[in-house]
Amino acid sequence: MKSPYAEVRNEIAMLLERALKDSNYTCDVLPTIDWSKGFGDITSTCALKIAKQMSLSAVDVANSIAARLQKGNYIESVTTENGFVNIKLNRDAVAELLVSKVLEERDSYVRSGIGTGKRAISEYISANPIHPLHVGQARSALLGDVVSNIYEACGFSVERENYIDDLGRQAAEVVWGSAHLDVLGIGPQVSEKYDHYLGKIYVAVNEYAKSHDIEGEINDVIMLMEQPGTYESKFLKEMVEQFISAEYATAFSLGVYQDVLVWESEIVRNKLFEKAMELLEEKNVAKKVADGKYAGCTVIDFNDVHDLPPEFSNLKEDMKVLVRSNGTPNYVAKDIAFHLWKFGLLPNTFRYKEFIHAQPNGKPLYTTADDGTPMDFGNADITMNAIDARQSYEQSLVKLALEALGYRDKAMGFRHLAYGVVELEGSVALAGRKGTWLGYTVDDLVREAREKAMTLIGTRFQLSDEERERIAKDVALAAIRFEFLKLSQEKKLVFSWERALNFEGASGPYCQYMFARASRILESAGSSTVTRAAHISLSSDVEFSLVKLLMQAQDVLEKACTETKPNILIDYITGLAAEFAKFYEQKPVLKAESAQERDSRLALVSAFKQVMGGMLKVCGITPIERM
RNA sequence: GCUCCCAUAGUAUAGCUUGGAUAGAAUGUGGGCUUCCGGAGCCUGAGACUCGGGUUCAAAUCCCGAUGGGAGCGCCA
Repeated sequence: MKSPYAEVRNEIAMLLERALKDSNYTCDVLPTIDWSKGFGDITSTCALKIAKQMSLSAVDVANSIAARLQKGNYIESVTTENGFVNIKLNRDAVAELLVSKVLEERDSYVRSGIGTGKRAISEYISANPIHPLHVGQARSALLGDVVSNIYEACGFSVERENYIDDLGRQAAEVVWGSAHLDVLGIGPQVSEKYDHYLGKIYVAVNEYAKSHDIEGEINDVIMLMEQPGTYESKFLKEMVEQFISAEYATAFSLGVYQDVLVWESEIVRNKLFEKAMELLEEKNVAKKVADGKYAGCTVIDFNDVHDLPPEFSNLKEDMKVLVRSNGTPNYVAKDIAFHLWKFGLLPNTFRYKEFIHAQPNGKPLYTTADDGTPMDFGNADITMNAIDARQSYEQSLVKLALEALGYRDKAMGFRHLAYGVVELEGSVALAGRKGTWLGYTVDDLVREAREKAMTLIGTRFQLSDEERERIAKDVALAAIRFEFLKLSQEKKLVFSWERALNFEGASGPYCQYMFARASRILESAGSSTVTRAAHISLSSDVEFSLVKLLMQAQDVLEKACTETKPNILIDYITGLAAEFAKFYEQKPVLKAESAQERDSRLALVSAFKQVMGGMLKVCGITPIERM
């Protein structure tokens, strides 16, 4: 399961260590080894480190090492330059190593075992059930989805969760609005999607509230919808269920699938919050305040927490309320309870049933439900929340609670995948209330992308309408996913139609295109896969550059996993596609001069197809044979 | 007031954790490639590390200090 690059690197490290030993030098060589930009293939800076440590001349040390370095399986020659030890690889040997590994491991080549035996829960989307998903929420959906894919490819067992906030004030506003459609001037739902219809109501209620005082009425609705058996609670449940169905139609169009919906109302029904508070008070993390500003509330007092992280020092308040003086928990309290459950620190008393029998990926989507049956969810080693960076404070409070309770490991496994806000051009925030999302929903985005893809496919091939549409769907999605994921997640994303619908240059369709080209070359060669290449012979730099990239697939995947950064994969497939483009432009495969060159190149094309296909799938992009 | 995030070609970005040689793609722009496995492509030119100190043989990267932009610090969710 070791990548070819790791194998070559380890061998070089071993040989270097042996050479150092002969000269009585010591140095941790592995970190000094890296690809070289222009001096040979691989370089080591160990001589520079040793020279510094022992106050010697780096040039002398490097020369001494180079002179003693044995060749092993993969080294062709060694030179030195200003204290750098530069190694030229034996290209044919390295290429053979790569090709044999890829062809042997096939689909498991783009995999890793670093997470084997560990359980991770990822939470993403978690949108209020009040308006359709917009391009800002798409960032959570795609980030969460791809990080989950990456974890899965690295051997973790991953549970994908969507938190349904059905008891919030926003939901109440829509419930109120639904009962006052005439006042708002809204007709019954006709042909539009249900989430869009609710969104219209939500915006109208907020507009109406500017000139009318409906505060009291909304509060009444909140109260009523939390009481079982009321009209409001029944209406709410039906409304949210319908909303979720509409929301998932959208999620599926983004290629996003999940495993379980956790309803806030079920968290309340299962008294998770009460159990969490018991635990917090028992361990003296939370306490009830008798007097002062927070009289009657249960709070976390930051003064009581040992090793308080800096973000909690010098706040305006030195306490954080968990339970209001009227006895009701706030958002943070519920989130702490939810995460204690995720980590298996509270009993899994939820019952579950199928919400969607089969998502497009073939798997069911479950939901918490009082009339369901117990199932094995939760109990994670790692939790990952793809949530907006603006919620960093609340997220760090959850982590703080875990730490204060003494669950150090769990606190370490708590990860907030904070992403920067998505804005519209002109610094316009995507505000649910104000309806700035109108025209910027995921449904709009997907529709536009598909139309553009359809136009581009045109009449290029003899395709049935059905095939054409399927390809347009896949290409459109590739463009969208690529553009949302290529930006480092902590940065603010300014949404632009031009960028979101980019099909050229560094783009999803570009990567798909290179995959398609490779497929056609193999197809023309008579078989779609090359099973074995006895001896690889490479004549050029472009070929070896491609080999070097292909060697690193697993290392790249692992890096993307440990850093939870999908843009690392996007960068990689972009470079890989470009390198492959150069390769096939410069080196004829089918019309290669010799049979051996032809076979070697075919093997390389096959390896590329395997790696690119695997990487695209992890990114949630469909590799397509022709486009 | 305090905390966090961001700053790299015209635009939009990768690299920063772990310092290393010529800062890498894209887009736009100048020039070129279409009898050749698919031009959603390829080749080629010009173009960037916010500023000031410091550490180092070596700084986009580490440290200190400015500056500019964003977010957060609620008995809201």
